[in-house]
Amino acid sequence: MARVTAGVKEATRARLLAAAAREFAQVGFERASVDAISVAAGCGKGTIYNYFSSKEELFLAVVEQALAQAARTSAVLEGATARQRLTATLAGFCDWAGQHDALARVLIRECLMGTPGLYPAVIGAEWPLTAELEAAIGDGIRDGELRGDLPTDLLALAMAGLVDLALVQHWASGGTRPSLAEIPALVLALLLGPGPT
Amino acid sequence: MARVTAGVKEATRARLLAAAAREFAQVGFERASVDAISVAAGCGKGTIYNYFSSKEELFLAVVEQALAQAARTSAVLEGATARQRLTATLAGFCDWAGQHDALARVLIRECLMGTPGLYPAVIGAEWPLTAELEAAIGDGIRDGELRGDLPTDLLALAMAGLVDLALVQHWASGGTRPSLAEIPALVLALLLGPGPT
Amino acid sequence: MARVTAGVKEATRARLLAAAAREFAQVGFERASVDAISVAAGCGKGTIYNYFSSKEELFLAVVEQALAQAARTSAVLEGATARQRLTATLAGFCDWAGQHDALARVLIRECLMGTPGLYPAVIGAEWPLTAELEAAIGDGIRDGELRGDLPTDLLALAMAGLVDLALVQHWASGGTRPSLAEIPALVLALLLGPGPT
Amino acid sequence: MARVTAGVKEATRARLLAAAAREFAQVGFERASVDAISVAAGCGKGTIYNYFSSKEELFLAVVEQALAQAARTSAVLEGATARQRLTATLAGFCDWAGQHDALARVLIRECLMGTPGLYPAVIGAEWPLTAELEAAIGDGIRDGELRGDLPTDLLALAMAGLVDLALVQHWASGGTRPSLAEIPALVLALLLGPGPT
DNA sequence: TATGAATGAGAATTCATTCAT
DNA sequence: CATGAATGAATTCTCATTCAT
Repeated sequence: MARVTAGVKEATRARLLAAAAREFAQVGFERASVDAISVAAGCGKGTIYNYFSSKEELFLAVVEQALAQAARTSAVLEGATARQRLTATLAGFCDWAGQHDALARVLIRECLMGTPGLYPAVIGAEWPLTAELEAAIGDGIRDGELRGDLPTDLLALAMAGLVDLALVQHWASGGTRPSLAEIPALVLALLLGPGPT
Repeated sequence: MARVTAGVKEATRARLLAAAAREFAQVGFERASVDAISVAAGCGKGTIYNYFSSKEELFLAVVEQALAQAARTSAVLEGATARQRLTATLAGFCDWAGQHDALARVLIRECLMGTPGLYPAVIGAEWPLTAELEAAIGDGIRDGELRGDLPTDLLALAMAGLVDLALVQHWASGGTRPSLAEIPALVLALLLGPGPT
Repeated sequence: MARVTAGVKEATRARLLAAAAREFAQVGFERASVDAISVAAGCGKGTIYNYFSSKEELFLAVVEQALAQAARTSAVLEGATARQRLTATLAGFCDWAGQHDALARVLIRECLMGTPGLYPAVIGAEWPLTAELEAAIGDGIRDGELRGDLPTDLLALAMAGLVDLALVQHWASGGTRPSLAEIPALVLALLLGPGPT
Repeated sequence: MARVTAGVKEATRARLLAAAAREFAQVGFERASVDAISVAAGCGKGTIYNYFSSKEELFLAVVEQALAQAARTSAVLEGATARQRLTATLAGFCDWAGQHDALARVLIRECLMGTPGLYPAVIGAEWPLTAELEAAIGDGIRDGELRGDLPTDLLALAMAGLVDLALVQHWASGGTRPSLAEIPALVLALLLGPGPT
């Protein structure tokens, strides 16, 4: 067993994170069972504790990975309007949420909404989505394209929050109301008024 | 202790609901201990089961009471603009949230955000805030006072959702950013544009 | 409430015994609920403790009553053969068992078979059936009608025991195999050989 | 304590079964405490649930083991009369009952007599004693050695039942009336008439 | 390093009994 | 006398964590 190839360890860690994300997403942090995660990951229960010192730390690692993944999704659009860039950013996030259903649910349900004990430990992590939105909004305001009556960060926060709420609705409705594709336009319409047809 | 003088049972029930609201608010539904609630309510563990047949039913009763309380706070304004009525409704809700911190947190954290197992049972309960908002918005749109580019129910939902998010921020920031008093104007500015000064 | 007519108390006691017999018979002593018995008897839970100092004493009272009832059923047959008298006695007992299903089950399942804690307290009570059987058997042996190779009391005990086993089978089979009416002949055939056709 | 050396698990299981048999025998299924069993077995409470998924399943396992043990005790007699074979079978069972007092009591008290909830689950298990008796009786009838006026299975059932009743008497009388050694002859005399001297 | 059996604190819930009214 | 709300010990079962192998 000893001298495990570095890659093997990384693979095991990845399997554990994926299995944990699924479990946490499905039943929440409290109800998630370490045992079930180890089975889903195809390893022994004790192995988990070779990689993560507790269930909570495992959860935090899942969150961290999710945040990193989510941040990597946005494409940069040169020469686009601020609204187009916002649409793209939100669409990217929604896409990611659709493709990584489990991770996204974990993120939104347990972190943003705040499991009491976990909230402080998690909220400190930067929320990359917000930063990106803020940048685009700032540009849009400077160019006079977007409403300038509100602080940039506030608008960005509201935008991110509404996307999260829309995703919760999306999941709660079984994926239909609203659909993932509708969300960006919906949120922007709410906060920035009817967009250019 | 039979043949209890009418109101004694009601008082015990109230003590239980209050203690349960505190406990649920502090640690969430899952982590809340029936035992701790009974201690906080100053009664035996079994007494809880004379009033509620399970932990879940106790939680649902807390939610129901909270919803009823929250709905009772709004004042009716005759001859006011839709925006004024919305402001009053949101302010009433924020007031209530401020005065019943614990209950409000329970409501928002566990219901809106959705503890997986509880969500379906809870979301069915009418959310009186939304209904009230919807009425005012409908009137405002009909009168041409408010933007008519979005469905009434969607706007109401977004409004309620943003208030909840703002409250989460309020609590997370220790009560300062934003303050309770700022929330109604903030939310309305976000969704309806800058208000009349 | 005070100065309750003697008859009323007796009626309450009877209702309690009947309800208790049903409950004990259906679910056994351990699983029987004092609460359910009081409901079935149409009185408050506390009332039971005005009549019986504990669940166990209530059970013992049920048993005592059952024994008394069972003993009262036999008809005396003058000028009959021993076998006819035995048949009549067993049939009387089976009849009683059929008519007082609940009591009979309690008696046989919990007493004869012996709930450990209760057995000693109960077995002391005379089992009237055995005495009656013994008398008839004694006469039959003396007259040379019945087999004389075994002690009277042993034969009586075996007879009573086989009836009990047959009743257990009867109940376990849903009342069909064997039917109540078949039991006396069955038991006598087993112990005394084929009877006169 | 992973990767336990083969037999260690079996040993633990055996200790649990033995402790459970003792506890069940002493106080019956209902009153038996899982906690007490774990203490008696010298292991933690949770360990039981690594081996048996519930108290009921543990009980069923005890019963199964007891049945297996009881069945293993009979010696096969070549060239013996049916009555000799029956005597041997019954003696073997009584021997086993004497040597495994606790198990035997459990079996007879809780299974044959029927704890309401458990009866259906248990009675389905084959009762090896009956099968063996039936075979010997069938041979005896065919050879004209035994009475042919009754169905084989009925006779076997009565035989097993009388042995059980005799054992109950044996235990209730403190082991003296009847003694274990007397039981086989007693039961056979009752059902088959006086044996060959 | 991987394992999974062992652990035991802690969970929700039940229920016979008491006693103030 | 009758009542039924209150009680809290006891129950079965769960599960994150440990550690011998």
